[in-house]
Amino acid sequence: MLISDLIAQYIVKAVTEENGSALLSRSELAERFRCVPSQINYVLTTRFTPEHGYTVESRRGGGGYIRVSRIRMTRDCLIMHVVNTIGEELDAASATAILTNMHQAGVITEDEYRLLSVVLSEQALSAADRNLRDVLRASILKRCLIQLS
Amino acid sequence: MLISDLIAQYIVKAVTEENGSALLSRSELAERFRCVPSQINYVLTTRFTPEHGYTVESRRGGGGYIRVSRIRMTRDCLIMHVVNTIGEELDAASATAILTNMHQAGVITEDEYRLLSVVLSEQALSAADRNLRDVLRASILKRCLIQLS
DNA sequence: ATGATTAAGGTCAAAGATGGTCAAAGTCAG
DNA sequence: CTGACTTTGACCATCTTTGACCTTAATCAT
Repeated sequence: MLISDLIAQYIVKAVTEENGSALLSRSELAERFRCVPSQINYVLTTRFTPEHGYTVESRRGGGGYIRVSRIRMTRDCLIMHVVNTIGEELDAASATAILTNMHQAGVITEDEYRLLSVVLSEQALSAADRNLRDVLRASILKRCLIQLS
Repeated sequence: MLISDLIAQYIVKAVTEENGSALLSRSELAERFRCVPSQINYVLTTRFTPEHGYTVESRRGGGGYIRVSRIRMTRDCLIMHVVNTIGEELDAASATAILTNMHQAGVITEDEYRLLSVVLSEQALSAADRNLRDVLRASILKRCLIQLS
């Protein structure tokens, strides 16, 4: 298990236990996991993005803090939010994050999740060039989501 | 026995023992079989495709891994998966692999298997140019599968 | 008040750890 | 011999970990 995953796991647990929003200290986390403080930033920027369903706020200086919150919205609101978030291009990793998040939020069913995962996979779109794939992914997913809402 | 076959055999065994999904390390496999790492990729791309009934996910970087999973789905889901996997062209070997897999999975009957094998064979399509044959094979099989589901 | 000090958190690039790609060379059946 | 499949290796891409250096906020001494 990677240290980043352990840290992420800890944060998820904290957010869950704190009812959707945890107040954390970067230096304390770093000490607890015996890593450099910047690793906490790494974990936050790679695993707690809006695409993953989280927001992060922080303040520096004395009494500084990091607050990680889970985004929660109604189905249609989340769908439209996601649609608006998707730009003209969407890479495979982002698509996976979005689908996972929507599935966990109960916005799409298991079947919809699996089917869309396939449709948006690199393999399914491999007939197109890399750049075109991202464009296709964006338009396909947007259309599907609008259809769903 | 080819090295690639030994590796494939090892992976199949691992997937089976791990209940349908094995977590592997490319470098470790390469070391175990005393081959270059890229040979592992060769084995995966030639013997663990969706057509063969497997999916492969991987991640690079520290803590990277390769996960090989056997696809197990309901009839319709498997059919749609196959349909989505088929591109604009489909060569005879792939078609055979698909048909064999679907037959073994009980998705198509013995009769359907035999009939489709004939229809999609090089011979049956020999009236068309080589390239066109692959395109035909893809469109024919896709339409048949959609019909079936 | 205000400048210095202290206490957070942020950025970024380098180093490390894996896996991926592609084309050349080798092998083997027909 | 030829075409298809296999084996290799050089070079590439991506993810993680670490550390030097930067920014911001609160507090303290004068």
